[in-house]
Amino acid sequence: MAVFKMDIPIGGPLNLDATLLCGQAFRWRKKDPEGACGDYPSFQGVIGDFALTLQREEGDEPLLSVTLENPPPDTREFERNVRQYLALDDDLDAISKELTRGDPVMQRAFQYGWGLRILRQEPWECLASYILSSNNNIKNISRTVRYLCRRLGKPLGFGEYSFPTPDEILSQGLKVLNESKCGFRGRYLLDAAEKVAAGKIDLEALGSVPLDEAKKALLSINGVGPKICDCVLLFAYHRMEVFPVDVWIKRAMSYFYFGGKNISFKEAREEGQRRFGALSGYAQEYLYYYVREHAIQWSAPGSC
DNA sequence: GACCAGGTATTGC
DNA sequence: GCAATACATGGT
Repeated sequence: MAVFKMDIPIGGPLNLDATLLCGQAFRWRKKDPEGACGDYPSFQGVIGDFALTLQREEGDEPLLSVTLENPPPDTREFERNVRQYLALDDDLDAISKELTRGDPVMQRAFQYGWGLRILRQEPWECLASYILSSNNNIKNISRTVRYLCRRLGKPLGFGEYSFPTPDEILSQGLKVLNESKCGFRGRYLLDAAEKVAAGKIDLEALGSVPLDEAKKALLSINGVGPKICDCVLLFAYHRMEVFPVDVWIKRAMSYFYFGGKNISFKEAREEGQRRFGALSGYAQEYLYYYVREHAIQWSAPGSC
């Protein structure tokens, strides 16, 4: 099959594996099994209205090789969108320097996950996906998201489908949601779709309002609490000052920064924001990636 | 069969 | 405020 291919200069560290599969987004898949021809692995997913594959390119200059089924109408704009989605404008060297200063835990986390970037995901998809994440696991979340896209979205090529809009979800009500096996979260997703479709929440506007106001709007959705709220603010709106705390981050904060003392979610969040300030988001995600990929004896207090 | 998974709503103090 | 509990579903 003929595909359209283009290269995008990266101009900084980029770890596609960590970035796309660390659990901040739920629709990326590694296409080739490891080690095929010694190439970098390629990842298939969706950015905006385009299904595409991403792959690091061998060579002197760091390049990202992108393929689509058809050329985009505006190549320049498409490239801009990809760079924006992958947050290639984030200065990881500066961020790392700031966060690792005098912090051996961050030093290890950044060494391990180096090149991980926090994406700028489409807000509705991010909100809906994280509503599905509560008391769930990444595999289940991904399966439900894939089902909903296939069932309600529009085909985008490469066998991928657009994420269903609030209206597309409302058109089928709870029926399809139940068939998606999302369990009790179906009615939460419905509430979110209703509020967005009715204009009670303007997801577009949340990108440029004060943080408190954005939080208030997101928290008004049934099924959205402090953790999901922070995840959406971080993974869709790139609000770096938030520090989403899930069970893993709570364990990690307790273990690394409280000598193993049992702490609350609130304490973990406050300590994270106190330590990491305006870069809390990156600290959180590198910490998450690090502890998820390491078998740590949580019961015994320790360093790293 | 109990327990867990990128939590939240509800209830009772 | 904070602790306890139910919640659908799939996997160990």
